[in-house]
Amino acid sequence: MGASYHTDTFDKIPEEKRERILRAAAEALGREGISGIRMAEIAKSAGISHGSLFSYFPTKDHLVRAIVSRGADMERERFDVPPSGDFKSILETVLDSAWETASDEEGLISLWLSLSLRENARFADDVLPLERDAAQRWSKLVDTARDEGGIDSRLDPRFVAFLLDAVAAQLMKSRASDLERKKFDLVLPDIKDPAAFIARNLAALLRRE
Amino acid sequence: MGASYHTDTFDKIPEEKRERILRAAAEALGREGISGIRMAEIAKSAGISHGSLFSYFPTKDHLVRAIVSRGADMERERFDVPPSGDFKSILETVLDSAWETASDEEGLISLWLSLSLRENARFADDVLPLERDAAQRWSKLVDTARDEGGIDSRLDPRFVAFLLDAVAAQLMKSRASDLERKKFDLVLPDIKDPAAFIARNLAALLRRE
Amino acid sequence: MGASYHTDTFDKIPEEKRERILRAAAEALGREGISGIRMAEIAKSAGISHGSLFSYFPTKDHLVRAIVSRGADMERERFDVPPSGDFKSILETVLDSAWETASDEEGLISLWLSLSLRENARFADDVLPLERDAAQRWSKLVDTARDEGGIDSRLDPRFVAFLLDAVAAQLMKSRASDLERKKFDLVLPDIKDPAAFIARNLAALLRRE
Amino acid sequence: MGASYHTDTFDKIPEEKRERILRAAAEALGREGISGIRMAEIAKSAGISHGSLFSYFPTKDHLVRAIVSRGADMERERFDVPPSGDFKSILETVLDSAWETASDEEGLISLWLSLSLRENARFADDVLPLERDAAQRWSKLVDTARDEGGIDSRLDPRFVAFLLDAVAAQLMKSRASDLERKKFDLVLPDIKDPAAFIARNLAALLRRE
DNA sequence: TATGAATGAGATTTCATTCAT
DNA sequence: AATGAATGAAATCTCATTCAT
Repeated sequence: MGASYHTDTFDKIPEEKRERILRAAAEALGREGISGIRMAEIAKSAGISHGSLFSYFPTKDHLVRAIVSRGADMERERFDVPPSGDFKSILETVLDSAWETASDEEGLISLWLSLSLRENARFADDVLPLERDAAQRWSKLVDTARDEGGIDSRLDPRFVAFLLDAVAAQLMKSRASDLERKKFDLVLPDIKDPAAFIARNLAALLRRE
Repeated sequence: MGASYHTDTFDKIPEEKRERILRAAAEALGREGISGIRMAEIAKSAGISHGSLFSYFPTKDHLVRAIVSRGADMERERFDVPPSGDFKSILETVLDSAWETASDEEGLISLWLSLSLRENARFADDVLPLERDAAQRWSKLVDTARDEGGIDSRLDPRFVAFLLDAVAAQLMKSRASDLERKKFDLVLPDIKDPAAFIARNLAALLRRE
Repeated sequence: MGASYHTDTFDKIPEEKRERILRAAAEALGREGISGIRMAEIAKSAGISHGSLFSYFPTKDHLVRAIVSRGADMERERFDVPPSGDFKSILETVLDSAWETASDEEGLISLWLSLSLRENARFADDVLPLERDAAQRWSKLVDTARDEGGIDSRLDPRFVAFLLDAVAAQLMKSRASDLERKKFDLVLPDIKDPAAFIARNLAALLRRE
Repeated sequence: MGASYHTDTFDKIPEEKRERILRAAAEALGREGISGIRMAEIAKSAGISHGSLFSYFPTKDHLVRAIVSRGADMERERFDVPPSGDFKSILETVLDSAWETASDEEGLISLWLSLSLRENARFADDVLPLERDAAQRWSKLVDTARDEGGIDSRLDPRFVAFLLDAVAAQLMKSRASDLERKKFDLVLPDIKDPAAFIARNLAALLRRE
């Protein structure tokens, strides 16, 4: 689904090599930023020649779109299996997963955050569908939890969805860079398992008394 | 307080011109990003020669730091007067102010967001003090509200501070770019005054029953 | 031996091209001086794009050092074979060789002279070893000639070495520029073979009676 | 005598200020070189404004010529009084004076050396008359000394003049930069008074037996 | 006349993209 | 298909010279 940003040549090389290139490119993009990274550096860290990279992706913009789309696809897969259980445990699972992913792939988070900048507006189309899915997921989660009593039914479901989204975003953002990690520690110092801490408190807050 | 990133020459030119340059630079930085912006473009949009721009700021890095520091100073001023009233009205004031500022200055928000990226780690020192202030402000607000009954005293104050910070960040972020505006509309469609809506619901949620 | 001032890429291009570039750079440096030469001009006279020149030498400073070092290496080779014969013929050979080299490569002489200027102190390390060798060569030559009767043994050998060095330097310098050529003609007008003339007179002067 | 390279304005300012500017300019030129020095830096070290410097000298080239001409004039004055006495003491006086001058004004020496470079050929006209005088002085000195027995009459006077010039040049050059000082110490280590040492040995060498 | 801010041509350097091998 | 050297447009930065005050 979605446009293809690579050449036929890229389709013909071994799966393993393809993966390696995409992974290296994503890491490099996360580390140096979209306009900060140089094609030569991506090629080098992927272990291929400068020329080959251009034979796989016609321009730098194509490569960026390919990485962004792939990130979106991976994210989509991650949420393919809807979580089950009561609201509190679902929240724990979701926030923990977000926290773990962000911790493992700070580069990807940094890249994903950079898509919200005005300067990168031209890549927005490649993530908007994903955001639509995410919004629907929050919405569905809230509806279900309201039915099952995990969320006080007097609360506006749109507000709750916004809250959950904001919390998840803040949690992930706090793994993106040194600055964000320091900021996080200013607000929540000495918390061993932040995702669980937030999930627990949030579930308690939202449950009707 | 804080290092100065401009030359003596810059101090000597008319206040009006100085403002114009800083404003143009901030706008351009917000629009094109730290590594995407070109000095020539800033000079042009400020109506000066690019030779002059370099006579004010020794390097592009100096200019970026000057803008970032200035943004931090402006932010600090904005919060210099502590809000008064009950928790709900304070929250309304704070979120509304955040919303208005972000709407007026989406470029600054975009720039401020970009400081959280790994690639811009070297500018972190210029905003960390500001973040420290912000964390303290949230903390103080929560403490006061707990004392006065605006916040249920059984809630962990660190969690509440985190929640307020996340909500404010999300609200501001939603003004930074087209993408974020669209995302926001997916979660909170047809809300006329989002800041007030969030403030109202949040205050109700956090108040003891 | 000595640091390398060029990139790997430069090692990989054809020998012939490498030589052409170094020669063009040396010629241009000699002609326009270290701070007067422009990289674009060197590239042009070497018949390459100036992008390529920077892919061979990271900065202008690197290129200058490469040329200076190379000049030193060439000089070292030139004196690798110790001259033989009696003092007078050795002196004739040495001064003639100096004269010929200087006449062929006035640019190199001009460059070499410029290394003695205060402004170019930072390149001194690249030629000092060569000067050390030269001093030792004079010293050895004097010692041998004293033993063999070519130099009056009552003369202070350090003084003789200084004299030989001064004469050789003056001879070479007189080929560096129009000014020096004119100065030389003022002192030694109508001498057909200056190197031989100086060598002959100097040998006669230094020989014991 | 010689063209004037400054404006009328420069003639009207106080003698003391004029001197200060010329001195500072000479020092700066010697330190950083003709194409390396910046007009702004000269103005600053002379304690005048950037604009004033240009109101005194129409272009940088004019300023350089003014300094070079002035250096030549000063040199001419220095030799206005012909030295008297026997050859050995004259030689001592001359070389000692050269050594002292060079030690006091290494900047001037460096500047004077730089005029021998091809890149500075356009300034040659301003020093050639001086060189002519110098050549004549050596010539006259040799003639007199031959008559009075200070120099062996069998020696070619042109060769002797060349020798004296080379020795004086080498002596002065050895004060121009760190590199030259190091080179000098390699050839003549541990000599307390080099000028006297050279003069004494040279006089002995040239005197008839 | 003195000042120093302003200018812009020109220098160094970077890097996406091309292309010969 | 793969390589990496070559290219040149464009960016950062410098500085002699001008000119308004």
